[in-house]
Amino acid sequence: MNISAASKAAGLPAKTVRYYADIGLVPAPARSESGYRSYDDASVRKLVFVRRAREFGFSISECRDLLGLYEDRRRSSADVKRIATARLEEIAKKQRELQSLHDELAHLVDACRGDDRPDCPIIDSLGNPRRGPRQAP
Amino acid sequence: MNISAASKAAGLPAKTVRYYADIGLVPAPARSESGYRSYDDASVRKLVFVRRAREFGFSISECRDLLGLYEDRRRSSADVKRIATARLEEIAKKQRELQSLHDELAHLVDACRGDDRPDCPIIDSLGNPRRGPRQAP
DNA sequence: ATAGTGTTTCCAGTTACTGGAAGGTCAAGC
DNA sequence: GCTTGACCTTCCAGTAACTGGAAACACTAT
Repeated sequence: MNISAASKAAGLPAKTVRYYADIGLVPAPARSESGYRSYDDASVRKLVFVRRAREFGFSISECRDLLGLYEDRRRSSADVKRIATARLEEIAKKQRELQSLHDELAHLVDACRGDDRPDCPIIDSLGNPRRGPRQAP
Repeated sequence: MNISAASKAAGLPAKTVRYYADIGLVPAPARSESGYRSYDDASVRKLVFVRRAREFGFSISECRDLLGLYEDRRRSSADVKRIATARLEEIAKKQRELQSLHDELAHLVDACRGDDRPDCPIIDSLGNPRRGPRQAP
């Protein structure tokens, strides 16, 4: 399997597939006589694993760990759960941040007439800390 | 006002204050005889404006636009509202993505016993697309 | 033989900073 | 007058995770 077939099968751009081997996230594939990379099903499975972990928002470094656990048939599920739980907490935190951002900005957008006149609570709020987001305590 | 005073007043690291002038986001400040940057209240207000817009998640490029509108006393509030509304929609979209991510990962974490044994639905799901996030249709 | 597509390597750019080195400036204290 | 320490300058490099593009080689079909 050449790189474009593998990349299609894995759902990743060929550039990214090369990149993942360059940084050592996945093993460097075998080469044909002419130097073409050649992939088998096991490599593709690993690439899929990485793609899906990335879609879940795991960093490359976390993917490295997860891939290690994926490969290790003797690892405990607790190891995996610990990483996933940490990620879950990050997601929840990001959600809270986005929520307050959304509320504040929605409030400003609501308050803005959006007409031809220059008066604009959004601009005012950005320029005037006393009424903007993330107030100092 | 030297850079550290200005950066404290603006709530930004001095490095970032220099950076914003380097990329032309804010005008380059005047210099003292010895070459020190020297800031006045108007520059600080602009820096605060940028900091707050960045906290709202506006990109540097959007900050450029917003700063232009901030400076233009004849701009219509509609111009501002349009940019802010677009940003609001981005936030809402990101929220939806995070929500589905959170739900899927939480489900997996729930299903994982987190004990010494190797069976782990999280790893299984990453390795097996049929049960993971973002299913193909 | 040649056209077209696939593949290779390598370099550069993206976003928005941040860290650090090497060196110049300033105010205080002795 | 000199030293110390804080502050300032520029410039280079690095971060995360790719992505774009150039130049050159390989493969396939006609």
